[in-house]
Formats: sequence, C-alpha cells, structure tokens
Amino acid sequence: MSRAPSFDRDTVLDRALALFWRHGYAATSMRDVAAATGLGSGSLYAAFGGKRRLFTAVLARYRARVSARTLAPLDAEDAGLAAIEAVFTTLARRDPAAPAPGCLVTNTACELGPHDDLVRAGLKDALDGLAIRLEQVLVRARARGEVAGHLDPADTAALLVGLAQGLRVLARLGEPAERLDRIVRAGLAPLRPDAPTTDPKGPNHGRVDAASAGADPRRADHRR
Amino acid sequence: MSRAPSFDRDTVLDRALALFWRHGYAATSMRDVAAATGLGSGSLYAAFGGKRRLFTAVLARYRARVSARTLAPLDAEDAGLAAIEAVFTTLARRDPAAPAPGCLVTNTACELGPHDDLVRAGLKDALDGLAIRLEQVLVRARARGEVAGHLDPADTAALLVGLAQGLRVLARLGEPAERLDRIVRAGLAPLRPDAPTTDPKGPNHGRVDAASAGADPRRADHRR
DNA sequence: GCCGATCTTGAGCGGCCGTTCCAGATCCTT
DNA sequence: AAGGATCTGGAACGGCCGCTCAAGATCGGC
Repeated sequence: MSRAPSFDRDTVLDRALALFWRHGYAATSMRDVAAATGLGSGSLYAAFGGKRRLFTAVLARYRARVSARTLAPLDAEDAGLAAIEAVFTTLARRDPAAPAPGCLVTNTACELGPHDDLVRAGLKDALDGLAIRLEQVLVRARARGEVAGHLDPADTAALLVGLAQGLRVLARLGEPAERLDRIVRAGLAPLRPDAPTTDPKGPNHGRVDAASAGADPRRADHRR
Repeated sequence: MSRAPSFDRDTVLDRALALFWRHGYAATSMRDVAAATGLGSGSLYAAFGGKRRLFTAVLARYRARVSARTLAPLDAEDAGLAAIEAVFTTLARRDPAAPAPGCLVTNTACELGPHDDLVRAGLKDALDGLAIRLEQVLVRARARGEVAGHLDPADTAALLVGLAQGLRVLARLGEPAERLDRIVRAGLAPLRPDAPTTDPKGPNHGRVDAASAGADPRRADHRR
C-alpha cells in the first residue's frame, strides 16, 4: 500500500552531516538542510522528526562512518604501536574529502556538552570506545615490546584520547599539518621502549648515554 | 559636556562572557546579553558596535583575565616543571567560579575556527602565546635538570598546548576531575628526567638502568 | 536656568527560525 | 479503474534574531 519515499536516507544524513560539521548545530538551519538535500520541510520532519532528532541521527552516522574509518587500524587483529601511529597521523593530516577541518564529535562536545544530556552521553560513549580500543592495542603492543613496559595502558589510552581531542581543536583552527605532525611525534615518542635516547636515529634498544641524558642543556635556541 | 555612561564596561563584558562561555556564540542572543546586563539594546550597540564586535571584546577580556590567571604560574621568574604541573592541574580541575565547564578559547575554536578570520587569528595568538611561555619554562626547567634533556622544548610545548586543548574538550563534556588528573599525570610523566624507570620511586638524576629500560615486558595486567 | 551633547529606553524593522499543515502527486492493493 | 495510504512541496504560523531609531532622561558648561 501507499507511496514509497523518493530519497535515500543515508544520502540525506550525509548532506546534513556536511552542514553540521562545517557550521555547528546552532548555525545550521533546517532550511539549509532542506536546500542541501532537495527535500521539502514536510518530508524532512516526517523522516527525522525535527532538528535535534536529525542531529542525533547525523552524529550516529558520523561515528559509524567517519570515525570508524579513521580508527579502523586499531581494529586489526595484530594492531600495535604502528596502528596507533597511523591513526594519529590521520588525525593530524586534514582529510581533503571532509567537508570541514576538525571533528564533529569534538565540535559538538564544545557546543552542546553542558546542555544536552543525550548528545553528551553519545559523545562520551564515542570517547570511551576509543579509549578501550586504544587500551587493548596498548596492552598487546606492550606485550610485544613495542611499547615501554612501565606505562599503564589505561592511563596512556586516556592520555591519547585527550591528545586526539586537542589535535582536532588545533585542526579546526587550521593549524598546518606539519605542526600537528610534530605534536603527534612528540606525543607518541614516550610510548616507545627506547624513548629517552638523545638522538632519535636508530631504534637501538633502550641503551642510553648516561652523560648526555642527564645534563648539557645550555642551548636556549629559539628555532623556527 | 554631556551625560556619562551609567554602566561599567568591564562588568558588562563579564556578564556577556558568562553567556558566551556557557552557550557559545550562535546560541547567545543580544537580547540575552541585554537582559543579563540590564542594558537597553541601544546602549549595547552604541558601546560595543554589534554582536561580533562585542564577542571579540569578550574574547579579549577572557584572555586577559581568565586565561591569564590560569597560566600565571608560568610567568614566575623561576617557573619550572612545578609551574607546568600547577597549570595543568588547574586545567584538569573545574573552577567552581567559572560560569561553565571548558574554555571559551577552545569552544570558539571549534565553533568559529573555519569561519571567522579575525577571531581565528586571536585564538591562534592565544595558543602561540601559551606555547612560547611553555617553551621558555621548559628550557629553564631542562637547564635545571627538572626536565629530561632529550626533549625538544618547542616540540614539547606544542604537545602540551594540544594536550591542554584536549583537556578542555573533556572538561566541557563533564568528565570527572580524577580522570583528567590521570591524563595530566600520564602526559607530564615523560617530561621528568627519570621518566622511563620501571618504578618511579626516587628522582635519581637521569641515570637509566639500561637492562630494565629496554625490555622485560610481559605483564599485560588489566588493572582498574 | 538654560542649552546642547550624550546616554537610555523600548518600540519596531525586515528577516530567518523551527515547525505545522494541507492540497496535490504517487504508488500498492483490489 | 478506483480507493486509500503515504509522500511531496511549499505556504504559513508564531516567535526570536540582529539591529536601528526616535523620544525622553541626564549631564557639563555657560
């Protein structure tokens, strides 16, 4: 019986996602969404039930598609430190296919975090999920000797989640990729078991030149 | 000649700051500001020239007051690692006097970063200023042996700026202070010159036990 | 005590907001 | 072919938006 909808639901969500990603929740109007999707407002409201409901659907799609792809390396069966490095390198480089720099989860956390309990729960869930996946990878990587044994995987995972959010904020500001890359390198360096070498050239297992490690710092060079 | 304004400009800015901090730029209306300050819209526009101009003034005041107070420990003449720890501990604890969790700079970066060149320049300036101050403190702390000598101060400062932004995002989500404290501890631990010891007991100047630094990782304990 | 400059108040402008509603189009069932 | 359920497009609703403006209030200078 009756008429079938003429639009593809996921396509509509993707178009709406691009708008919310670019402009945020408050600055995106339902008219903008209607114009971008070609839908009349009647269809839009019938299908998604209003702006807030539409936004939660968009957020879920973002997590299921965009975030999932970025974080995919963590799900490989043998994922280790290299997977973490891959994820953070992706976080640092701007995706030219993305409709805007930054991350919808991060943006939404800042815009709606204190105001929308349901949305906040979804965001926390996303972050907790990332933390758990990172922790699992860290446990495995540590067992393999890729990651320093003195690090607590849960604490380190929490730290990396925080760093990821920070990178997204800086990306949103348009910071150049090289700067973000430097941050990623500096942030991941302490994970390596041979971390405190004075010269990061060869991965020569953890042996440290005690003389150069302790002191000799007099250069206050202000490079760049 | 003529009548003097009957309101205190900084008081108005503080009231407006509370609103923008809580709700963001787009979700705060000039009527909200007028109601919160008791000013008529005419006075508001005469004094500040419109919503965007008011917001830039609010942002400047935030930097001059709120940020400045938080980051004050970095400006002490002998500021070292302890100052950095103090700042990040403040960043992790929610200020009960603040009108909302999180940070106006971070929120604004996410909301307006890609859309407002002038605002973005101010935000970048704030972040660059923080990076420079951190770098100076790191140089000094490293010279004193408080900070590991193998760390590049500029890279480490950039990392800490990123971490600070991440902490602000998580704070905006209402993450409990203990969780943020854990992140701060995990993030600052690698700065210490005796960082990669397997047992962080005594601060014994940078000398590293080469045997325990390299390997021995087999525990995959899953505490917490 | 009056003038003129500035400030204050609040009504009002055009416009966009989220949302609703309904007449017409479309499709399945019989 | 007819009926009925659903979808579609867009007009329309009440309300809030940023902002302006005119009329009255308040001041210093004379």
